[in-house]
Amino acid sequence: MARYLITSALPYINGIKHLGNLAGSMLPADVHARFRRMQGHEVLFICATDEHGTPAELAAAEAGQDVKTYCDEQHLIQKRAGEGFRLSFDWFGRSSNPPNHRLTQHFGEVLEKNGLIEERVSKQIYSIDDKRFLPDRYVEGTCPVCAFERARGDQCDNCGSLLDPIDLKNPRSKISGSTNVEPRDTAHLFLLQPKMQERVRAWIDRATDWPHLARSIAYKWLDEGLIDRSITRDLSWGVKVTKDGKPRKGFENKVYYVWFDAPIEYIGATVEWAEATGGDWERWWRTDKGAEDVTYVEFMGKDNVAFHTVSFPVTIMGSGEPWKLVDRLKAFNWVTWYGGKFSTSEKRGIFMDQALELLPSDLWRWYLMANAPETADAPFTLEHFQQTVNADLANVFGNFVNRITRFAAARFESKAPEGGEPGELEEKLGIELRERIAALTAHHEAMEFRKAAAETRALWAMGNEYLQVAAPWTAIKTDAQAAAVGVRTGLNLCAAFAILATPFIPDAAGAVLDALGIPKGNRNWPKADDRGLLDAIPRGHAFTPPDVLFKKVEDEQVAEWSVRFGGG
RNA sequence: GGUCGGGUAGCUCAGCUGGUUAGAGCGCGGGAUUCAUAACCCCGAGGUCGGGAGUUCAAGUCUCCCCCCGACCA
Repeated sequence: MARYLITSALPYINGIKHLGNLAGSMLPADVHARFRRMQGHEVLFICATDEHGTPAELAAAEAGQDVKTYCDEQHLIQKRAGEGFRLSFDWFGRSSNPPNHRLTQHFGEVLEKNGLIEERVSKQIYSIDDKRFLPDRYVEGTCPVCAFERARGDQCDNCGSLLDPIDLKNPRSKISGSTNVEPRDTAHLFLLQPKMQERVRAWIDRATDWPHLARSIAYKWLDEGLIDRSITRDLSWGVKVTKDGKPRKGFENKVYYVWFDAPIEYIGATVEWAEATGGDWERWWRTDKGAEDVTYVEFMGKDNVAFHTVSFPVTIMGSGEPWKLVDRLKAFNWVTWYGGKFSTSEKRGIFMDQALELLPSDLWRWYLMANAPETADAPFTLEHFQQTVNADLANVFGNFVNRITRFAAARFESKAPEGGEPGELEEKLGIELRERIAALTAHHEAMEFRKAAAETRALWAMGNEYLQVAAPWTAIKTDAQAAAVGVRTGLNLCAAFAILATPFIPDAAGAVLDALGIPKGNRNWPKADDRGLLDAIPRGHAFTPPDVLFKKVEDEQVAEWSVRFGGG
């Protein structure tokens, strides 16, 4: 028994996420959380919506809503989509909720006390008509280098020069188009990251079991040298900046930068969980209060690695307080849509809510994990999806369950047969089963999702091979005892397969186990050396053959979706 | 431009510290079977392991150069 704190990168609030976002953090985190729970470990699985920042404000404006209402609505939409995909969060919080505000303000203040924060004044473009300072990307103007007329505040798309918005000629607001803008002084808090550089490096030196991708990205940043980073913005939607618990002078119209408060919401969401359930959040996050034996596992896309390996640790370590730091980190590449980008505006790709309208979540879960973008970007195509789920789920697993339960129902009165003793064939099967469970368990523990899925599939194929040789439908004509052994073994395989597949396809696995009448308490992850797996169901135990588990995805559906979602 | 990761059968990918005839799934061809969702099972075809040079008794596996792809950073 161990304790696992598992977090998934926080999905941003501006609209429902696509399948690629799902595959890169929330889904693998769920698979791992389910696996660890089934092993009997204590798991706390946390996620939340990341709600602050300019994109949220702009998306709200576009939707004609105030930002609070917009976020309320979008949070619910994302929460429901997560439920639809059976993401088993212990808590799905909101970075806009009070606990995150309190914690973010706490970190801001304690970092300043530790000499890691400095207030500086700089010039920034203020839009008089928009009544706000403009973030770099929302200023447009003429490039001082090449005279390109539509250069962005941070970079010129024409000549590639890196720019400061102040230097643009004829600056204008990208929000309203207004040219009624001017440079104004504004104060911001800067996090003095270089002061933490060596401590962070030493910590990463010790993180030898992180994947290469994560460590190399972290070292890249450290090698280039950390810079002082502004952690406040001139916005109204976000965490207010405080000093000694009161609004900080001169910062009344500013908030913490979204990237500063977002990771803190991992802790904030745990506090939300504790407040809602009576749980003890410090036991998971404070090493002085019980968290020293917690293994903290983070899941994220590769774009998030630097923030999780460097920026957030600077915040945590800089506080000088005994907070839990990440122990294991799993980073993913992207799922692409036919090799290109998913795009809302161009209607390319399938988004979470749409996917659930089309097919049961298990099909998406299976495909996305069996083809997880672990070593490189992985293309999603409807054709490959169809092929994979039809072959793996319908033909190999679904058909296995169907053929053995139907036969047992017809010839053995829907009961696990009595009589007969296992022979050499069952002995061999048992050995292979235990070997494969050991391999599957190791893959799950290593968070190697493609390999875990491949091994799961190999187990199912093994079941079909067994039935082919045992052939109870032939044996029953001459040797009722032998047929009984074959059927009984087949039914036990069904149960074992369903249990082992639960992290990937919880609904279908649950349906099989329910149909077989396997008690909830007997659905734990098996030990690889368990010799009782092939005879676990009590003889004479009655069951109901389940309905066909997976309907096949038809060519016509693929054709239709291809048009609708921009495939091919 | 820099860094990292890739380039292995038609497709998607495994191949740890170099060592017998390079693997899996899908797809394809053939066979067998009928318990089952025309599913399952068996057999087979198919690869000069991006290109070139080098190290070695031996390289997909190490070194160097080059060419593509992707990501991140600039």
